[in-house]
Amino acid sequence: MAKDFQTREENYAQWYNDLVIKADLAENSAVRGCMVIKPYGYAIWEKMQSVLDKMFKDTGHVNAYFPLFIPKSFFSKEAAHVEGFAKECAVVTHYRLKNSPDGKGVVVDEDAKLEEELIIRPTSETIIWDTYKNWIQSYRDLPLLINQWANVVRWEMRTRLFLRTTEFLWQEGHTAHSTKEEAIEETEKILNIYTKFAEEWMAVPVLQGIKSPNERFAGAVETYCIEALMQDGKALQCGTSHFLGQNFAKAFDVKFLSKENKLEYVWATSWGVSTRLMGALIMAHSDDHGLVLPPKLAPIQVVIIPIYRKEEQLKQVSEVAQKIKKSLEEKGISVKYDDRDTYKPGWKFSEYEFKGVPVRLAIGPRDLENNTVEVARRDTLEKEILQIADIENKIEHLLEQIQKKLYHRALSFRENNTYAVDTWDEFKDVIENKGGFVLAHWDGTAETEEKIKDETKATIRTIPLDSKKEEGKCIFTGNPSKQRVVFAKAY
RNA sequence: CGGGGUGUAGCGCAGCCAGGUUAGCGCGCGUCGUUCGGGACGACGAGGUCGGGAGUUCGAAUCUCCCCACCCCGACCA
Repeated sequence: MAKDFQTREENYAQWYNDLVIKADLAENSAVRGCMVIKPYGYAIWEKMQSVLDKMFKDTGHVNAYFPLFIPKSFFSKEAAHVEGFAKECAVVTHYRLKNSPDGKGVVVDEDAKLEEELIIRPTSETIIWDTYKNWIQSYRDLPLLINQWANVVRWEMRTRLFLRTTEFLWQEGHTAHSTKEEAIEETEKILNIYTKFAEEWMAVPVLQGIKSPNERFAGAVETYCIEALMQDGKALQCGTSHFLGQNFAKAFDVKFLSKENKLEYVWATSWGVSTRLMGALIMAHSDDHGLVLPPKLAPIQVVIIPIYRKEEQLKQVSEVAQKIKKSLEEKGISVKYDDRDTYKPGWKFSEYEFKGVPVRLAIGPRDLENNTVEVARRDTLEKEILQIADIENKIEHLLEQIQKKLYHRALSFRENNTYAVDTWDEFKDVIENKGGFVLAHWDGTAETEEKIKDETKATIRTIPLDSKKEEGKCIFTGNPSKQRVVFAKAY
């Protein structure tokens, strides 16, 4: 194996790219920075979507859809927001093409210039708050709990499949509340949903915390985040939930009459996770043999491969395989029976291995004689022969085990790669030579964070919510600090 | 936008410096046969505006000039 894979050790970045391509998740498109998400990759995203969508709906949110285009003037209404996004906006300036005068193709028709340019949304706060203005008059209209599934465009200079693409898919929630407390509660509620999803479905342990001012969302009062550690020791931001205060309400003049008959600005939140989660999923669990998927998000949880020589044998094997498939499906397990005769068993073993299918069953003539089946699990690459009787319960249990195993493996990796350091030399050494999360004291100033970044490339990934208060001295300036924050190099 | 590099079959590459018949190799693809419990093997076969344009030359993938595209490194970022 691994004959056409770079290993993680050899070249982590290359390993990741090879994996995405070889596992048939996505590929680069003809458009620079934009990817084609292939059916197998999209199936994983669809699973993520359906789980998250249910979680949002269970907590009272509803879906809606807002336009792809945003008038340029909307953008300039919230100062910090424009500032943050201006440098990466795609702009529509014309609405028509015409035949080129030289007869070669088409050119932009200069006569079809838009009065006001349209921005392709990098995020939808502005168009949404401009709309909410008309929807909200009274405290009776609140809270407004809306989510949208959409594509957005951010003109990044360097892109990587799933981790950073010019266009990406995501969900963005935008809520409006009558009190500050309720909005903060919403922000935290969503953070907990994201955490639960990451840990219980993706099997990726995450740190919950808030962002330093430098890393805060443009236009937010506070940005909460979940942060995961990848196998190369770099951090990946997996989701953000923003408390927007009254910034957008003021910018778009969204007021409501309270019970006390007073006119007040609305309190807001916004929150999102994107196809970047695919990157986290891939990098958290996969190995040098290919993708490893947690059963709860695997499009195919169990694959059955027949071993046979003659047609007659295939017929007998198929009968047993179909029976097993059916009994597994009755348990809600997704099963693929791959009886294509255009590929050999060995080839199929490899294919499903690098596609990360959690469990593989092989059934051949020997099994027919003994009423057995060969069971191979992807996470540990272990194989065993099991009796067919009661196979559906055994497999169901095995899938649960794999899900847990992946989470705990990722968790212990994170624990083994988290370091508390108290001196600047130690800090530089760990960041440079080991990677991982580094817990260190920081004096709380943006200047210090900036200087640390310039010298080491490490940034504050998060200020953990659950960390103990602890007096200490900033590793860089020696100024007093009240708690440790999490530093790392990040994606 | 700076610095480096690459464009030759679906993919990965050789050929270019020292110009010369029908432009090669590996993988993949097609047909047939033998195979089938960890990426099978053999035989035959299909597949090319050599990134584009102009020039030098009897002759250009190869030399010259211009253009284009893409990749890597840096500044920006979910």
